[in-house]
Amino acid sequence: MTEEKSLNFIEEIIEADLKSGKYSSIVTRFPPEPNGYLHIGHATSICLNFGLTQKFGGYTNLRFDDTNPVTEETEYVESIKEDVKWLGFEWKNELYASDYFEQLYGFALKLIDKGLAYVDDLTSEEIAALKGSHTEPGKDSPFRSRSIEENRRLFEAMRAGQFKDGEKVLRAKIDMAHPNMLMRDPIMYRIKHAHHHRTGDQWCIYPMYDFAHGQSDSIEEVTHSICTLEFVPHRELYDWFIEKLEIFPSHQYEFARRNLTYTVMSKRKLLQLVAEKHVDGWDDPRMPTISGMRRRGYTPEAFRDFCDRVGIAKRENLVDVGLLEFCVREHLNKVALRRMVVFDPLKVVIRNYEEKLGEVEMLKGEDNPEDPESTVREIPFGRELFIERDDFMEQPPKKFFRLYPGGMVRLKFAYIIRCDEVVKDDAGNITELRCTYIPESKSGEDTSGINVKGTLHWVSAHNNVTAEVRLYDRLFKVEDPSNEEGDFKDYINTDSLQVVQTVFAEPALKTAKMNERYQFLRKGYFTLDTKDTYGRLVFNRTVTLKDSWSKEQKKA
RNA sequence: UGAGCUAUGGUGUAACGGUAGCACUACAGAUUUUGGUUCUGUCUGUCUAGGUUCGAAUCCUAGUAGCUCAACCA
Repeated sequence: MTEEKSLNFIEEIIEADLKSGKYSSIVTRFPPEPNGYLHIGHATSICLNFGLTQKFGGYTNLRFDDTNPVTEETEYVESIKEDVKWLGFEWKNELYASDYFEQLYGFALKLIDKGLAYVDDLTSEEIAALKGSHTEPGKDSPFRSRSIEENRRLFEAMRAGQFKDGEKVLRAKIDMAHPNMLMRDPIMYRIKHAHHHRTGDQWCIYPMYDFAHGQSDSIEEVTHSICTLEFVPHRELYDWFIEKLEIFPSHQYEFARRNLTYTVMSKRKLLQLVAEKHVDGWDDPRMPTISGMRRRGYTPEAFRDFCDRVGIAKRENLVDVGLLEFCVREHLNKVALRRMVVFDPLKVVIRNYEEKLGEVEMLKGEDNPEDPESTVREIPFGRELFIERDDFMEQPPKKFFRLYPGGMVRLKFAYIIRCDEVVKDDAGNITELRCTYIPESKSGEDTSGINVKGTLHWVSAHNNVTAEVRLYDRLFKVEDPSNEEGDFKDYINTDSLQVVQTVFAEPALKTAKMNERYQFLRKGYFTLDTKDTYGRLVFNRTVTLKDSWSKEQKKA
């Protein structure tokens, strides 16, 4: 028996529509405006729209809502396509609202002919003044009663470029006293003598969102048009245009956008972070953009799992970023290659270990203990090693499982060692540990009978490679920066990036690849940075490992 | 002080008039050559007040709280 997973409210609507025979299969679309980079909020929408047609049958289009030439660019189109593909989805058709400009123009003429649209000469300010308010009805424009013939002639003249920007607009003739402000004769077309990224200089009038989006859905015969909650009031207008135009009845459904703790999600705020150089660009690994998180090492599988677990609904929400981190750890744990890297080296000399001239003992370490068919790599051992400085304490607290004077630990994949002597410089800093190893304790063939509590990662002091490592923390110091007093930027975490210039890694990392994920043992998950790093090895930390020891310490 | 939307543990989401469940987090324990993983267990919830009903998270009424709406943006 398979467990029936309960459906979310949109899936329930679709299931009912399919069952009743309203539709035999469904069509959805992901409709970004190409004026910025996609972030994790968009990822939710992508997973939803594409996930729905995967689940119920049908297809999903990628449609760029490019009706405002002054903010939109081809560069964004490319990055959006890359991000959607990277998330693992395939669109049926790549479409543009600008493909429909001629049809949309025809729709406008149709409404004019029906006496449902008029050309208005008022300025932007005058229109706003006559619009009324939440508590007061609006007033009719003096141009509202122009004849159909005049409206037609004027609108054609608008298209022909006979007017300057802002001189005239086309408005729907609905009701200036409507309780829904969007129904108070909304603007359908405005004049913009601007170059469009696809249609060039072909047009100087451009449709507004409300006169483009629903109609585009309808042209594509989108059955379920899914958007976020702030568009709820637009639905009434969406339906009005479709009804008056007598075109395919697409339906709009709204869900609550996703918010994440310790970050911001609005395009405006993200743009500010980039423009004011609080981060290094849209793809800075601290950004909640898909490109940023990709660079940080997040995987498409983790994103999709996250969207699945969060689900969708209509109430306000603030999802704990810890859930995202859980998802990426869960995936990375299964696929990441284990490697040993020492960040802050402390030298260990094994006094009873004899090195033979020209010979290095190679130890075997499995690449991934989660994989029963794990491959194995070789790790050079030696008389002189590095361990992590904080894996040693002269005066260990209770429950400290690591190395201390007289104590024993296992070196992962290698031998058990005992610390005999601590060497210090004149200033009292520890410079070296002198140890002995237990030859019979070799990993995999241990006959020593000794049990130790701690296992440390290490690298050979002579056979290693160096690398740079970038450690990221949350971008903001508070859970919901947008909801705090004052400017959200006051809450930026200035310690969100820590660069460790030189770390010591086992030689296997010399051939690290872009598409591979690594777990640096006891340190976290890392991936190679995708930027040109001039021949250096630079790793980004995707996420730390869960750390119950530091938690234990905080309690003490 | 108009209209619309929403209200279930710390977080997110189920329960479709009939035992408030799942996941994350937190906590406790077991296993462990990663203080990771895995496994087991525990804590915490129906916004308020009325009503309908044998029975209400669910239906009704009235409150309360939060969000959205007056761009020639999308």
